[in-house]
Amino acid sequence: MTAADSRTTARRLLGAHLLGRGVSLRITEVEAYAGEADPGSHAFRGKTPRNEVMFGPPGHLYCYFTYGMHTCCNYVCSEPGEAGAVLIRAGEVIDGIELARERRHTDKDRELARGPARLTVALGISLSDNGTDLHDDASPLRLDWQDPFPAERILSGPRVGVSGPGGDGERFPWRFWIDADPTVSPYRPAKPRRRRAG
DNA sequence: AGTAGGATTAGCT
DNA sequence: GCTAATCCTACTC
Repeated sequence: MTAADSRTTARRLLGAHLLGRGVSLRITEVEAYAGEADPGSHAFRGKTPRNEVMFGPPGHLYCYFTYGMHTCCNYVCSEPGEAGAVLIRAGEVIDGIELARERRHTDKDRELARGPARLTVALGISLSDNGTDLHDDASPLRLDWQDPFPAERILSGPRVGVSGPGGDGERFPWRFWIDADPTVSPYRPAKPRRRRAG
């Protein structure tokens, strides 16, 4: 697949299969992030060591660490230098469900990959997978495109957990999910935390 | 060198 | 509904 606008790619990723280390899932929820023009994007303030992969070639995995304990992953989809990416937020496990249960320490199958950090745990993805080429047969993680989802089965809305102007659902309704799919994560607006008293 | 805050989750009320 | 957990990243001197 060639590079495309991150919103186009986000819609196209719904229903695609992500294969990783004995577990396969069908993507049900994503969020588009543009480059330096998008205040919600990690690339908004330009290239840094963390977001370097976003500026590279499409089809690679951008992994980042957040909240002191979680890893999330993106599909890079822009031409080199543009830094477009799609956050993979949720999926339905379709193969290797026993292994996914072990990794997630739960038998609630709907929750195995319901949320971006849960999804990376289910697939065995960690920060060291940053930069992986998802279209190289030799990679431990791969993306298999499926037929595009019909537009009427795709819903959109504000991005989850994005604070500041980038979280404005009027300007950036760039979260996309499959209508009525039980593995789509619940919406939660960004809420700034108070600093611990000390 | 210090510090504020985060593309979240699990657990409790 | 609310909040602690926990450390990396980037911003500000």
